[in-house]
Amino acid sequence: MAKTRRERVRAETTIEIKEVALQQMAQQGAASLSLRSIAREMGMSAPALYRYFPDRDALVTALIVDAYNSLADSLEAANDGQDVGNYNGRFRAVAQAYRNWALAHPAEYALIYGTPIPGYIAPRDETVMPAARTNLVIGFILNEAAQAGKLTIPDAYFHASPDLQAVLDELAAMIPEEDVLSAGVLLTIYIFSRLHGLVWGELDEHFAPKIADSGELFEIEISEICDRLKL
Amino acid sequence: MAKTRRERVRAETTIEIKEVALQQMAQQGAASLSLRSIAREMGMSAPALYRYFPDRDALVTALIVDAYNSLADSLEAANDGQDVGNYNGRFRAVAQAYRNWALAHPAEYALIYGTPIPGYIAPRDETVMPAARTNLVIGFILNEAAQAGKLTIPDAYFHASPDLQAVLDELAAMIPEEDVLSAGVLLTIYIFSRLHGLVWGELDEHFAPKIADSGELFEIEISEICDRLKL
DNA sequence: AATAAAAAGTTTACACTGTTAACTAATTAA
DNA sequence: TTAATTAGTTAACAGTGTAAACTTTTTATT
Repeated sequence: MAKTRRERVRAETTIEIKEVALQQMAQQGAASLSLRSIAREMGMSAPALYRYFPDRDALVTALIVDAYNSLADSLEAANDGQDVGNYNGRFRAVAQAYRNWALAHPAEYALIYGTPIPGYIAPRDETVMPAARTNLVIGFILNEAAQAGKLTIPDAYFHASPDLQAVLDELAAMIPEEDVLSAGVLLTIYIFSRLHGLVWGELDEHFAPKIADSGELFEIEISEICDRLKL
Repeated sequence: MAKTRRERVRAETTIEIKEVALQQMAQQGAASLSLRSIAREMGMSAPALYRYFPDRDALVTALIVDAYNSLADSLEAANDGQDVGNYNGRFRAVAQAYRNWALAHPAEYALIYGTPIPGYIAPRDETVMPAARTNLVIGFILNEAAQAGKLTIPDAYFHASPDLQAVLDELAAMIPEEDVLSAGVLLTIYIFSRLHGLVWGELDEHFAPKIADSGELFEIEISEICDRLKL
């Protein structure tokens, strides 16, 4: 049975709230998110928003989930645009897509990886799933390349203690799609953290001015990663 | 001539404001910084704080400058605790000190590298200097090791375009203490960004639960960095 | 020592925030 | 057509940063 008219209009309003929120965040920074301001722009009273989100944090969580999915979509699209066997191409494309998405959606990126909303703490059980999607894109590439002998995992990543090894194995076991090496899990964590450090530094302007503008800073490090992994 | 009584008490009050601010941030998160709350705890009215800081942002900037200096002090102390010629030991010690400081001062770390204060944007001219101190500690180690032939800069870092090369040379020229390789500047940026990505991921809990708790995750990546650099 | 000047601190007020309670208007279901 | 559900309203509370006007305390000068 089709959705009732009421359900439809409710879903539309929910989407509009999020759209206005994103738009305002894009204009005035992620921190400027304000229920009253959203309501004002939508021509309704602020408390009315509480029919759609129990409180501000719930709206933030919804925005974060959307952002994660949007990022994951971008990464997956970049991955799918390359030949499956071209691991180097897939990795480079996904890495670039990661940076591009962050530059195109700085407010959402800050929402995901920063802490721009005072007092907000992300409820892990809601955000883990969509967050994992992004990690998996890179994880699969690296793991598949490793399995195909087209990537060399650095020696240090095989020297985890039994304790850490157990945690890694547990994580690897959670992925049914492939046979995942626990050293590959470690590698994925490190690579992702590395990409994140670069992009965050660029967005938050840790680096000297102009140095990251061109994207060459990012590209060189990607090349170094590929060199190191013989990818 | 000695400072007048008034100047002394003023300096003390200024320090107390910052101390209370840090203490509250440590307890309730960096975002909870509130002038009124600080004033309340100090037993004075909120507008009185404006005699010491022109506005909230100025207080935040002062806290950031202090935090940068505190971090730099820790890194320098770690560096000085090692033999000058022991580049590997110096690098490892400084890297560990970096992580330790971040774990011991999470609110200040978030203040420096995150964006926890709504609407606040750091005035570069005030923060660049103390921020540079931290970068220089690692930069010197890497550069000295490279000059001594005890470190191999990855090939990719020598392939910057003329434009980027110019920016790097400019940066290198700003450091009169040593003969700085432009590829070394690049290396320093990358290494720092990498450390930051790791620590931020640990603090902000990007990784799976428990995975970073022991510090082994960090140590393994430090080892891999040393391996890669033949350090 | 008395007085003028400067600094520090106070209260009051404004505009903003998220959120709750009580109430009304609109839509859907019986 | 009536009853129930949902969506939206206004009013209010507690909190925020900050400006203006005023008072108290400390220092400097006559």
